[in-house]
Order: sequence, then structure tokens, then C-alpha cells
Amino acid sequence: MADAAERVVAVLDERKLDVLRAIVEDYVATHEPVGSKTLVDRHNLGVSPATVRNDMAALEEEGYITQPHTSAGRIPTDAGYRLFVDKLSTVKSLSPAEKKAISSFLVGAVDLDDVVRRTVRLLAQITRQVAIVQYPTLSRSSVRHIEVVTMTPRRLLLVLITSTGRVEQRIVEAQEDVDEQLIADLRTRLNSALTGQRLTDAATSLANVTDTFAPADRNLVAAIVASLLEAFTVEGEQRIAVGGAANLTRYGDDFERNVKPVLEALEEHVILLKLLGEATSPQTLTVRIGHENPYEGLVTTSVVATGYGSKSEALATLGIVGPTHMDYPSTMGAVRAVARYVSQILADS
Amino acid sequence: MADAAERVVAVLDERKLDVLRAIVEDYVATHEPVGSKTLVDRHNLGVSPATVRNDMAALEEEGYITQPHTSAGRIPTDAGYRLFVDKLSTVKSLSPAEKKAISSFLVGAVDLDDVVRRTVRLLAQITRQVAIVQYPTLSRSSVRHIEVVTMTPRRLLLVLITSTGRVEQRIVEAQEDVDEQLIADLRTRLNSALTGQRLTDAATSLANVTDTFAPADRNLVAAIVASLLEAFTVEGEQRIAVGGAANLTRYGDDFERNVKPVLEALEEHVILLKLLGEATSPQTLTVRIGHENPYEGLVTTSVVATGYGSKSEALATLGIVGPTHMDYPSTMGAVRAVARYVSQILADS
DNA sequence: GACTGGCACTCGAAAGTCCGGAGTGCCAAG
DNA sequence: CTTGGCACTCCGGACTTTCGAGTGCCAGTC
Repeated sequence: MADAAERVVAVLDERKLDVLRAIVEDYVATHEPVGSKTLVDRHNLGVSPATVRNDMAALEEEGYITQPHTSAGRIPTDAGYRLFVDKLSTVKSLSPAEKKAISSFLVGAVDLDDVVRRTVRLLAQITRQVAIVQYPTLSRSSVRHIEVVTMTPRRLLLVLITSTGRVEQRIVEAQEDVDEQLIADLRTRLNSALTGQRLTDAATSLANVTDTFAPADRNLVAAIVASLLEAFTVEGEQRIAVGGAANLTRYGDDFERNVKPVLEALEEHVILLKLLGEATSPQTLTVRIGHENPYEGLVTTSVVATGYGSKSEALATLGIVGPTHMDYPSTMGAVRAVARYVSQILADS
Repeated sequence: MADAAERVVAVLDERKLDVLRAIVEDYVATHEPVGSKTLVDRHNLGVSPATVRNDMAALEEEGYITQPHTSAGRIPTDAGYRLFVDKLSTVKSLSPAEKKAISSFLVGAVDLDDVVRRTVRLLAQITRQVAIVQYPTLSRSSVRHIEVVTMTPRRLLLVLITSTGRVEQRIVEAQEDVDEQLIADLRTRLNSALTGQRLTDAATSLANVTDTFAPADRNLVAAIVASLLEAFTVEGEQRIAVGGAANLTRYGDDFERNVKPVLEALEEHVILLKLLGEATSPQTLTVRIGHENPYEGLVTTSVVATGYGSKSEALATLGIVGPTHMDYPSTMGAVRAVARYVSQILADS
């Protein structure tokens, strides 16, 4: 990585990088191929168009920009954006107005779900992109409370409340009518055995609980335990909230290529989880540009993501999806700011 | 209503209605204006194009069809679709394959949320439209259990479990550290006072509970009660699940007019609730065509909705949103079938 | 050697033109 | 009332033309 960067600097001098930066900024602003003339007009590069043309030729040679067709301006390639994000830009901090919007947006959230929903909305609004927020993962949280409720004589509802305020529910069907006394007993034992444990550890503790019951009741208890186990495992359910899909309409007109795949991906939460990737610390932003995405449909799309949660370890990931020709500095700033703010909110819990 | 229908029959004879039906069916299939010649070719109307032309002129006069421009075929107006839906079509029942898909789709749902999510997916899949499912409303369900959990010494989590299996959560901040004993006490009293009551009635019962506590504790109890009350009220949160947005890509190419407003509406759950309208019985389908929608952006869009829940009273509403030129008989059949099936699933609870 | 002005060339986008055909309305005859 | 005939309309597609932004290259200058 540092190696490649060195090579870049070796091959492309400072001014060529300036030119690339200018091209990216211009193209992001106008969405139109940018030519040498307009470039020197808009940015004061202090050289003539001819010189810029030479630089452009070099940049194209290196694969950072390309021409849609002969006799048209240049547009950045994915590699060009990559270089821009890595070396040529600094994350832009938010305007006071945006900061204010963030801090006022989340007040009055009634529960964790509400926090997540509001966050999605907020993120979509200030980035003007499609926002994705993963619900805090279970694995790192601990058991706060377990409730067992009889819905009908044969149907039980398990409710698991975690330290992060997340609530998981499971329905369990019994083979025969269940005894209320047994349920009360089970509720007590489960809570005393598991409360305060991390979900990962709780799984092992669960096994012991079963053994303390009379053989006659084992069947039912086993079913309940199995269901709880499922609720404990992270795989079971990685929930995700999505918002701002209407921003897709600003993608441009190549509907079939740009919009459809994104909409399809948004329905597939498994894909979204892959897109967001591993939760990083809120300090580190992950940017995936075009073909770097682990999903073929999104070659015209970039993802900006980061983790949120406590300082030391990330609880989950949030981010945005947008066209590769997005305004990276601003978007990255917004994503980072929102992640930090949500982390703070959750830390207060 | 019956009056208007009478008038229609009076003014337009049987064959003209046949022509209208043919036009609608053709236009839905091809999405292209349909002319007299193609009409007699495709449907065997037994008359000449010239005759059909006369009928078309009459239909246009009455406002059921229109010409995009002179020397083009006709397309149905909203009124035309209305007449078609009301008088000229019968709801189509599903193919065996689709029926099978429905019944297999919902097996293995782990909780109410899961049922709703799966339903949305299913509905979107078989109608190939955007599906909307409202979570069962609280008002008609009753209190199954109330749990009070201390998250931190000053932060409480209330969990309300209803008879429909829905779980509501609320976070309450206390002014000072709360006493565990008080919480336990409160938990017991709340449950004994409210369990089994309908949410609407429970609200009144709540008031009495407060009075049974020592004045010193009233502050906290009042805060909790207020939060519960909020959870009881229907207004508080009408949740909605949406799916199949990718189907919007089949809307045609007039992006700005057809797709954007729909995407925007999908983000606004308040609007969606209005679109779905009052929950009807699963027997009754509500169809809103174009301008009949209570939302200006959706003039090119129709909504097909119905209630689901027990036979006697609907719990909530589900439906689809699609272009006005949709296949109404099939769509209506699908919506009805899914609503019935979900009702059945929930009735087993 | 790097930069610049000049110049011929390319090629897409927009505008203009043309034409065929689907569709219409109207009318007179069956 | 229905129908065949007929003149008319007008959209859509194909084709052509024009315009201009942009390029690459080269020779000259600092």
C-alpha cells in the first residue's frame, strides 16, 4: 500500500496530482467529462491547457482517468477516485448547521429501534445518499433479562432483553399444554443463570440449566433453550435499516445500470451486511469504490462506512451507498460525524 | 354508486363495455396505446374496426379513455380503470404454484416481526409490485405482560407484550437512582392490574395504579405510567414494512414522474398509512386508482389494499402500490390471498 | 527539457428533414 | 346500426447536417 503510493509519487509529480484532484472535483460537481480548457479556467492551475493535456495523457496512461470517447473530456476511473480519497483529499468537517441538525435529530428517541431509525433518516438527509445502519450486534452485549410468557396454553413467547436495550423475541410451540408453574420456575432459573452474562458465554451456561429440570419437562425446556440459543447467535439475525432510497433518483438516467441493482441490493440485507463490512472503530472510515465492492451490481457505486459504538470496540456498522462520483470529502465527514454522535448517545446508556 | 353504475349501463351498451374491457386488458399487457384495428385483431369482438371506432369515440366522450395525441390509440383514464375494476373484471384466483408459494413462504417464522417481513417479501414477489404491510395495530389487542427492567440505576426499560405477540419498548429516565424493590413491586402491580385488558381499557386502569403508591414514589411511577400510556396509544407508533422497491424499475422510463414520488412516499410511513386507509375485512379489497389517492405524487399509481386479522375485525392493513396500468384482477387476487393466509396464521396464535 | 500556442482532426450531441404507417374522423352505402 | 372507403394527422425512427468542445501533435520559446 505505502509501496504503491510511493510509486505514484515517483511517477506522477505534484502538478499531475493537482490536475487529478481538479478533475475529480470538477467531475463530481458537474457530472460531465472535463476537458483541459475548462479545467484551467475553473481551477487556477497556473499552466496552459496544452500542459494540462500532457498531464492528462500521463494520468490516463497510469489508469487514473479515462475518456468516454475520443474528443471528449476525461472522467476519473475507480483507481482515480481511490487515489483521490487516499492521497488527495481531506475529510471535510461539517458545517455548523449540519452539526446542529445532528445533535437535535436524535433527541427524544424512545428506544434503540428509534435511535436506529432516526440515524438512518439523518444520515440519508445530510449525505443525500442512501443510508444503511446496522443494528447493534448481539455478540458483544450481555443478557439483561429473559421473559417467558404464555400466549396460548401451547404457545410461548420468549423475550430477550440485552444490555444495549435490544429486544429479541422468539415463539416456541410446545407439544402439549404447558404448566404455568414450570414456566415461572424456568423464568427464575434462566434469569439467575444468565443475567449479566455476555451472549457468547450465555450460550454455554444455557446447557447447564436444562439439566436441573425433571426429565418429564426436559422436552419443553430443550425446545426453549434451543430457541434462546438461536436468539443468542449473531448469525440468527443481523438486522439492518435502510433509508433515503429516494436519493437514488439523483443518480442520473441510466436507470437499468445505476438504480435497479442498488434497489435490489437494498432488499437483500445479507448483501448489505457484506457491503458494510467488518465494523471498524468510528475513527476509521472504510471506502469501497466501484469494482471494489463485493457485489457485482454495484460497479457504479461506492460505499462509505464506519463502525459505531464504544470507543474501544465497535458495536455495529453504518454507512451510505452512492454513485462513485460522489463528493467524498463531505460524505466521509458526514458519515464519521454521525457515527461519532450515535456512539456518544449509546455510550450514555 | 349503484346509481352511477346504472347510468353507465344506460349510456353504454354491452359491446361498448366489452371494448373498454379489451382496451384495458390490451393496454395493461402492452403498455402501448391501443387502436381499433389491433383491438379487433387481438380480441374477437365480432365487429369491424369502424364500429369499434365509434364505440371508442363514445367511451372517450364519457371520459373512460383518452388519446395521448391525435392519431394515436387510446389508453384508459383513471375512470376507465375504475369502471373496469368495479364492473368489468373478476378477481383472479391464484395459480396452484402461487398458492403453494404462499403456504410455504410463511412456515418457520420465528416471531411477529418475522411474519410481517416475510409477508412483505411474499407479496412483493407474487404481485411484482411494491408491497406494504402494516404491523398489527395495538388498539384491538390486549396486554399480555409488562416487564420493567433496570438498565442502569437511573434508566429503565419498559417492555410491553401484547396478545398479538407484538413487543413495544420504551426507555424511561428517572430523576434519581431507583429502588429495585420498588421496581419489583411496580412490575407486579402493573401486571395484575393490566394483564388481559385491551389496550384501550388498560389506559384508564393505569391511572388507578399510580394512586396505590407512596407519595414519595409518585414521581417515578407517573413517568413510567406516562410512557406506558404513550405505548398504548395507537398514534404513538404505526409501524410499517415495505418491500419490493426494485419492482419500481419496471414502471417505465419516466423516472421523475413515476418512480421518484413513490420512493419518497415509501419513506414517509405517515403517508403510507393514509394510502392503505382504514383496515377493512380481508373479504373487502380497497382499490385506489391514480388521482383517487390521498397523495398528490401518486397520480400515476394505484393502491390495492385490504385488512388482515381475524374474520370479524381487521388487525391491520396490507397492500401494494403499482402503476395505474397494472393487472388488477391478478393483483387483487394475490393481495386477497395473502391477506387471508396471514390472517389464518395469526388466528392460530 | 519543460511549457506553450497553433492547427488539423475527431466525434458526439443537437437540430433539422424526411417518410412511413398506425390511427383517426367522417361519410355514404348496405 | 354497421361497414368499407378515404383523406388527414402526426408520432417515431432513420438519416443528414452542423457545431463545438476536446484532442494529439508539432514546432517554437524560455
